[in-house]
Amino acid sequence: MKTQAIGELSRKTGVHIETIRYYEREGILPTPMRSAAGRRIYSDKDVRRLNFIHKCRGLGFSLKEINSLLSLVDSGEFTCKEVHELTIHHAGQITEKIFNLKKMEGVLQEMAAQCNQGNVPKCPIIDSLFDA
Amino acid sequence: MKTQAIGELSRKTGVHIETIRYYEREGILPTPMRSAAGRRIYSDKDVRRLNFIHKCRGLGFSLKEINSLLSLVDSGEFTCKEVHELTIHHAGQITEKIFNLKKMEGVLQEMAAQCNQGNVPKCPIIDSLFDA
DNA sequence: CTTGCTTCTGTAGTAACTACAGGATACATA
DNA sequence: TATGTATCCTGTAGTTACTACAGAAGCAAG
Repeated sequence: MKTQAIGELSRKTGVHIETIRYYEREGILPTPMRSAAGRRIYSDKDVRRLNFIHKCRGLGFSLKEINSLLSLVDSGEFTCKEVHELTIHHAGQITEKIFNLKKMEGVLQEMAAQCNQGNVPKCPIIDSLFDA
Repeated sequence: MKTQAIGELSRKTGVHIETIRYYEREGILPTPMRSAAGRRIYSDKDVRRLNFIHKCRGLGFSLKEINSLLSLVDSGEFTCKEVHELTIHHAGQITEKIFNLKKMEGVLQEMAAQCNQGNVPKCPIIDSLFDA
C-alpha cells in the first residue's frame, strides 16, 4: 500500500486522528498532500515518523525533545559537532531512563515471585527504590 | 533531619512547590501535618514517595498509573491475586519501555561514533527504528 | 522592629492532548 | 441512481498535568 488516509494512519500507529492533526498544527508532522477534495494523504514514511513520535511520548520525552531528536534525522544543516552534542545529550537521558526502569522491573518481579508463593508481599518499592 | 517544610522537600526532589501542592490536591501525596501557623510539614517518607512519583513521570507513566503502582505499596487491602496481576501488568509495560529505549540508545551511539570519525551521519533513526 | 525569605490560598495560563458539533465527501449496495 | 453509513473536514471546548503569578501572612536575622 502506497498512500493512506488519516484513519488508516491512526489505526496503524495507535495515535488518535485528532492527535495527528494536532501534531501537524504543531509542526511535528509535516503538512501532508491533499486529495482533490482536501483530504490528507499519508505515506509509509509518515507511519514510521508517527510511530517514532508515539513511542517517544510513551517514554517520557516532551514534544520539544522529540523535535530535537527528529532534527537529527531531518536536516543536513547541522554540523557534525552539533549532531554529536545532541546525540550524546539524548543518549545520556536514555541511559538514565533505562537504569530507573530496570530498578523498577527488578522490584516488581520480586514482588510477583513472592505473590506466587502465596505471601502478600511487604511491598518494598518505596523503601528500596528511588531514595535519591 | 526529621521533618521539613515544602521548600526543602522541593529542593531535595527537584519537584516544584506548586506541583507538590497539586499532587496533594489530586491525592497522590497524602495530606501532610501542619505547623501551628498552618504550614505543611513533611517527613523523609514523603521525600522517597515524591522521588518515586517524579521519576515515574519522567518515564512516561501517567498519574493514574503511578497511583496504581503506589497502591501496591500503600495498602494491605489487596488480595495476593490482585497484587500479582497489577505487578505483572506494570512489569510488562516496563520491559517494553526498556526495549524501546535500548533501541534508541543503540542508534544514537552509532550516530555519535560516525560523527567522531568526521562524517555527518546519514541519520538512520526513522528508517531503522520503530517500524511497528 | 524592619527587611527579606518562605509559605499560604486562589486563580489563571500552558502543553499535550481529547471530544464533540456540524457539515462535506466517499463508497458500497439495492 | 439513490441512499445509507463510514470517513473526513474545520473549529471549538474540555481534560490532564503542571506552572506562574497575586496578595497576604509567618519566620528569622540583625
